[in-house]
Amino acid sequence: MTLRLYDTMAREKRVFKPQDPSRVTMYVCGPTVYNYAHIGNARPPVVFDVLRRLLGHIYGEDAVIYARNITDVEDKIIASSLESGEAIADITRKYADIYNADMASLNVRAPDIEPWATKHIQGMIRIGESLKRKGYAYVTKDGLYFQVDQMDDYGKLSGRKQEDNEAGARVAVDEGKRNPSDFAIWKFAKEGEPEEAIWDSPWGRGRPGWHIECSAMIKAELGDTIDIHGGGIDLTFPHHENEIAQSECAHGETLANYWLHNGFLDMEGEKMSKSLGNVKLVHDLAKDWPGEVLRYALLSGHYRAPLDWTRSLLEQSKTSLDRIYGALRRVWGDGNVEPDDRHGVRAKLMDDLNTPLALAELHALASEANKAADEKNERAMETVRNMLVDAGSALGILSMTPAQWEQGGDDDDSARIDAMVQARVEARANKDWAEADRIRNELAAEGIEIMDGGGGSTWRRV
RNA sequence: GGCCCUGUGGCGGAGUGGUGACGCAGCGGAUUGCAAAUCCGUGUACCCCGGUUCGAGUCCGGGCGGGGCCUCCA
Repeated sequence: MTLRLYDTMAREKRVFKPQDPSRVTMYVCGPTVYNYAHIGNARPPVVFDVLRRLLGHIYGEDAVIYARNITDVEDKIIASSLESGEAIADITRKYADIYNADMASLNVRAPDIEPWATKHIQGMIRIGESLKRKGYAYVTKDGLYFQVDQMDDYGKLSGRKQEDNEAGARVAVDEGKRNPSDFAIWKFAKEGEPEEAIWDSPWGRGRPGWHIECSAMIKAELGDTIDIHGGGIDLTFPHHENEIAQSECAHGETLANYWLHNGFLDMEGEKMSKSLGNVKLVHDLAKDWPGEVLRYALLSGHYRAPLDWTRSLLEQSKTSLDRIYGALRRVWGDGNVEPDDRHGVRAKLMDDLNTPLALAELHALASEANKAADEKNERAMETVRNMLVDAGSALGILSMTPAQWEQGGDDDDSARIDAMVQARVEARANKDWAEADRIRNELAAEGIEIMDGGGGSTWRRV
């Protein structure tokens, strides 16, 4: 079974071959930490978390090194600090913590390495010096710039030629640049900017440009050439194009062998934007929906396709998970799970992370589980339970026990409900249907659904 | 203006050229004290027009519709 990934550079699916199977490297562009993450921001971490899990399964957990950075120096962070008076380090620490907590609520495992941009300033300066020495960079009154026409294959990732960019694009206002497409490697500090965001460099005091941080962190943490580089589709140009330009011109090596990009989220059919007021924060969504519902919704479409984020999508995702957890409950037994990978979920993921097909496989397992339970086939129940849990872990769902999923919440309240359900079981045994129905109705009124089965009754919050 | 992606049943969403996944919703049946849950069954879906082919949702061309990027937005 081979892993195939769609490579943006090649514009086709390619069989994945790491440079070194004992050290598989992946880098994904992480957040700029100055506010809460919205659900669109969560798509890359979730998608690449699935890939990280898959790579770990194929090559061994310890053989994969996944880095996701924190951008903690940037214009908007500086603006936020100047406005609130809060120290930059405090702002970035706070929002990085919130980001990681939000991602954890979506069952996103922490990356193996989380480099912070400001810890890599010297590495950025070294790349800048190298580029300047080799004639790829020049100094203006505003900073150090990369000269794109010095690089023969600039634009190879996004497939755009320089002429194309200039045709109808907004014109860059910086007259100091030799070409409008030239971009900043280092920006000189301006009057009034906080000392916290200023470093010395051979060219003058200032701070790094956006693209250089990833070049430096990849070099320092993972090496000259990494296996996989990922991020949102919007980063293809200019961000990743410029990373390639800097890294490859400075080091003379290919930056990444596979480029993966996820598609955007729409909100109820519209573009998500502040002006439309339809930005949904993970932090807020998590108050109304279990994290696994949000994750299921994100994985319900293929990662490269646009995904329309709607209320209906969330409701359907919730119902689907209810069905799967319900099946898991019926085969749960004593809950001693021995992960069993004899299922089809990973095979579907091997084809460019086809999560919709993988979820279809999961539903097939749920059907098997229900059938095994109907037939009271103990061996089949045990096997399918082990497969369900393993399949879920491949996708980062089914991380709870069925009881936690269906009855999670206030323990005292659960005890009260258990008692009522037990009372109803006794009423039914006495054929006191009026009392049995009364209890069921009372529980239904507070959102508790009772499920009667051969072996007794159970309940869940709906 | 340039580059790129996309258009499948009521909804979401797969699909290697050959009797159209899967889930949600609906309908029928089984089961149930009645329900729920579950199981079984069930759907005149592939934007339009040409072309290639024995055969196209699947390839090619042209339309129409939607979306993204074109300097710091996942």
